[in-house]
Amino acid sequence: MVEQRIQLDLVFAALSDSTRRDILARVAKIEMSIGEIAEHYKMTFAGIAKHVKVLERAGLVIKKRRGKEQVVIIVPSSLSIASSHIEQYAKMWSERFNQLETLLKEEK
Amino acid sequence: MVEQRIQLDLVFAALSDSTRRDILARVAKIEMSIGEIAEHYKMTFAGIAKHVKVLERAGLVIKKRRGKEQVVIIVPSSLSIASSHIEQYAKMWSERFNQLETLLKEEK
DNA sequence: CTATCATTAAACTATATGGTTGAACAAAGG
DNA sequence: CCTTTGTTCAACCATATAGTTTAATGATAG
Repeated sequence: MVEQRIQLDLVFAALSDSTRRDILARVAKIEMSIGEIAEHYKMTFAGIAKHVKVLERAGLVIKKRRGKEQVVIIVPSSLSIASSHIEQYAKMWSERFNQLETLLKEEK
Repeated sequence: MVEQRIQLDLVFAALSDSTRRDILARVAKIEMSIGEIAEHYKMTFAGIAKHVKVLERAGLVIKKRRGKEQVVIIVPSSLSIASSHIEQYAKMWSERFNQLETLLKEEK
């Protein structure tokens, strides 16, 4: 329970950086080694490796050794937790939506 | 375009703290003043006010003055941006899902 | 075994964040 | 106007983060 809240912290924090979201989008399409990922950015290899580590700690990707390379692979489950969490807000706010509209009109 | 990416950074960063997610869940149900919100936490009033400001900067809530209180109200649109963004990953990974399953089995 | 390629780890700097306290500002009520 | 209540702002501290460079480890090819 508490663990899952921490996990969610890590997932959202990982997604809060556009470089990491970009990396995630890449490996969602094609699995890539860290070196291959790094080629697409101005940042140093070590910098990219750190970003990948953040994604890994959040459980968004895993690494699998293939020869001497380390291949980065996306993990669906953790992202779906984040997604469903956001949907919970969606439910709650939809109940309040009309109320909100009125208030925003008042503003003008 | 670039602005939206920055906005998304702010939205995910705002959601990466469990206190802020908790506040968001509260105001999604019932609009509350900052003081009312603060009553539910051990943190100081100013601490909560800062968290609310983070949510506000991300566009997740707005404040509306009601008498001498400042009422915090959730804003649907920004959250839906985040949600749809996550769904984009969902689409991409679903294409790769079978491929992934195989790899995870190999692991064992 | 050695040389090489891919990755990880460590040490460091700069900046951002979460939290505090205390002072200043704003609106309402006497 | 003065006081009270609710909020904001500024200064400060501790810790976390993003990035760098350099050294160390792992795996493969010869």
